[in-house]
Amino acid sequence: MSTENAAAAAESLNFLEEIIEADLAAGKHTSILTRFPPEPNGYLHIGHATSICLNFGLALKYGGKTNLRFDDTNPVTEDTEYVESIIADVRWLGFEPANILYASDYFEQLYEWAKVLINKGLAYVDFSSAEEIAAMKGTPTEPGRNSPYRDTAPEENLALFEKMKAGEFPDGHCTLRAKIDMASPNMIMRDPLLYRIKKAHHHRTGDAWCIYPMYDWAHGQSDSIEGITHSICTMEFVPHRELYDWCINHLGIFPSKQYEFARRNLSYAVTSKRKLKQLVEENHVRGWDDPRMPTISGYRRRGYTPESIREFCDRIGVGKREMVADMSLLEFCIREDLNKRALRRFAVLDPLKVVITNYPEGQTEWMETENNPENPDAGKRTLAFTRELWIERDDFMENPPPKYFRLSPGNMVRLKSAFIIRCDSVAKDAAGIVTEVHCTYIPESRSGQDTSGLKVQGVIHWLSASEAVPAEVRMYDRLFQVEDPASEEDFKSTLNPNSLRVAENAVVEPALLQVQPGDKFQFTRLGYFCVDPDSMPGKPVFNRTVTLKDAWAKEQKKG
RNA sequence: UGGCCCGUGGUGUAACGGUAGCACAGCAGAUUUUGGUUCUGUUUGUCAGGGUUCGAAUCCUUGCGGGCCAACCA
Repeated sequence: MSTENAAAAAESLNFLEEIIEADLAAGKHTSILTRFPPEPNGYLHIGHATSICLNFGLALKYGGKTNLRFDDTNPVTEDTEYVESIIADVRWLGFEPANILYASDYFEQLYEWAKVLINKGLAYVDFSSAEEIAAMKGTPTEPGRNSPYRDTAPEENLALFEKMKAGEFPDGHCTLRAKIDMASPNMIMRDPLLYRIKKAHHHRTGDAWCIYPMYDWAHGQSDSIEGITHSICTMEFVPHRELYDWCINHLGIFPSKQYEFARRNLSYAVTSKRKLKQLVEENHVRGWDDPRMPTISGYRRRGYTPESIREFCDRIGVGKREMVADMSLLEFCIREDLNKRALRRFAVLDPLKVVITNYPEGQTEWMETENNPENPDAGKRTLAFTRELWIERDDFMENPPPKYFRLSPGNMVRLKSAFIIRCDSVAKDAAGIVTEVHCTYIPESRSGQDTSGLKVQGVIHWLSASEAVPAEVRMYDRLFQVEDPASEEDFKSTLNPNSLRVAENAVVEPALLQVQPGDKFQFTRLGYFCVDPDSMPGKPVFNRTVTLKDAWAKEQKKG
C-alpha cells in the first residue's frame, strides 16, 4: 500500500464529510455554514450534544461557521429560561456560535413569502377544523381529499390571510395551507399547514403576532435566509425534505440543502424531552441538572468534562441507522480524560478504624505521595501518619475469600505511600460488627526507604483519624436498570432504586476543604469525583463522576 | 394492505467490486506502592435466498427484520 493510500485509509470520511468535500471540490460552495437549531422548550441532553458536535465539528473541520438558531415558532411551549441554558451549554461544550439567531427574527419575511405563495396560487386559507383536516388527510394507504376551501381565489386568500394576521379570527378558526397534492404518497406533502392562529405571548416578539409559522414553513426558509449550506437534522425529517425543497424552489431563494443522520441514543438512559421532563416533575431526580440526568447540565454537575463528551461524540461516529451507543464508551472517555488531569486525593467513604498498636501515641510523621502518577509535573503532597487511622471498610475482611489481597487477620498490606501493617486482632461491638482493627506496623517498610524485604500484594489508601475531615460523598449509578428504558411499557418502572447512595460519614484529606464547585479529583482506588455546588464551608460535597475500573469487583461477581 | 430510510462481532464504526479492519465491552496474560494506568494476546460479524462478476459487505432482485410518516409539535 502506498503512503498516500495509507493516509487515505487512516482518514476515512463519514457520509456528511463526503458530501461536504464533494460540494467544496465541485465549487458548489466556497465555504460551509451549518446551524444548530434547538427549540427553546427544554434542556439540552446528550443527544443534542452529538448534534452540536456534528454541526460545529464539521464547520471547524472545513473552515466554515455555525449559527445557533432557536426554532422558536411555538410560543406556548418556549421560554427564555431555556434559551439561556442552551447558550450556556453550547459554550460549555466548547463551541462559539458565529451568530445567535432566532426563527422569530424572520417572522416578517416569512409572512411576506407566504403572500408570495398565495399570489402564485400555491397556498390557501382553510376554515376546516383540525378534525376535518385530519379526516381529509387520508392515511398512509389511502389518498386524502381536497379541502372545500382549496380553490379560493388568490385575491380572496390574501385578504383572508391578512385578516388572520390582524387577529380577526379566534385561535384555530382557520389555517394557511400550501396547495400541493392531497394524493401524495408522502403525507407531509398533502397540503401541509403553514400558519396557525395562536393568540399567545411569544418570549421574544411579545404580542406582535397572533399567527405563527409551522416548522416546515419556518425552518428551510430560515436556513436559506442565513445562507446555511448544509442543514443537518435527524432521520425523522427525511419526509420533510421534499417540502423543504418545495418551499425554497417556489420562493426562488438560496437553496440550502437538508441532510439527515440517525439519532444517537445512549444505553441505560432516556433522551426524550418529554420523559426527562417527567423525571424532573415527578421528583425522580432533583432537577434538570441532577448528576444522574443525561442532560448537558447533568453531566457538567456530575463531573464530566466537555472534552470527554466531545470525544464520545467523535468516537460513536455518525450514520443513517438507528443506534444505541454504549454507556461504557462514555465512561471510558471520561476516565481517559480525568486519568491524565485529575489530582489524586485520599478519601475514605466508609471508614473503619485502624489502631497501630506499636506506633507511639501523639506522634505524627509526614508521608510524601504523588499528586498524579501520570503527570510528574503535578508534584507531590504530604499526608499525616498517626497511631489511629481510617481505612475503607471494604479493605478489611475477617474471613477473606481466595485472592483477597487486602487486610485480614494475620495478613499484611501496604498503606499506600506509608508503611506495611499486619493485622493482629479485631474489636467488635455487641452485634458482632468489627469496630476496630488492631495492627502493628513495620518501621523499616516506609515507602521509598523500605529495607524490610517484605512483599505484599495489597496496597490500600488510608487517612489519619486525627487529621481527616468529614465530607459528604454522593455515589451515582446508572439511572435505569435496563439498557433501553424507552422501550418498556413504563420506563419509570425500570428506574434504579440505588442510582444515588450517599456516604454520610466519609472523610477526606484536609486539603479538600479548600475546593470550588466543579473541581475534579481522583479519590485513589475509588474513582473520579467532582465538587458539588451544594458544598458548604467546612463540609464539602463530592459527586462521584465514575468509578475506576474494578477488577476485584469483577472477580467477586464470578463467584 | 402505501411511501420513505436502514440492516457489518455484544455495542458503535470502517472497508466505495479485490486480505472484513478499528474502538469500546469481554476474556487471558505481563507490569504496577491505585485490583487504576500502561503493554501483549485473544473470542465473537457482513440478515436470508437468488442473480451479475474471474471476484460481492459493496451492484441488481426477492424475502425477512427494524425505524419513520396520518400534531393547528419541532
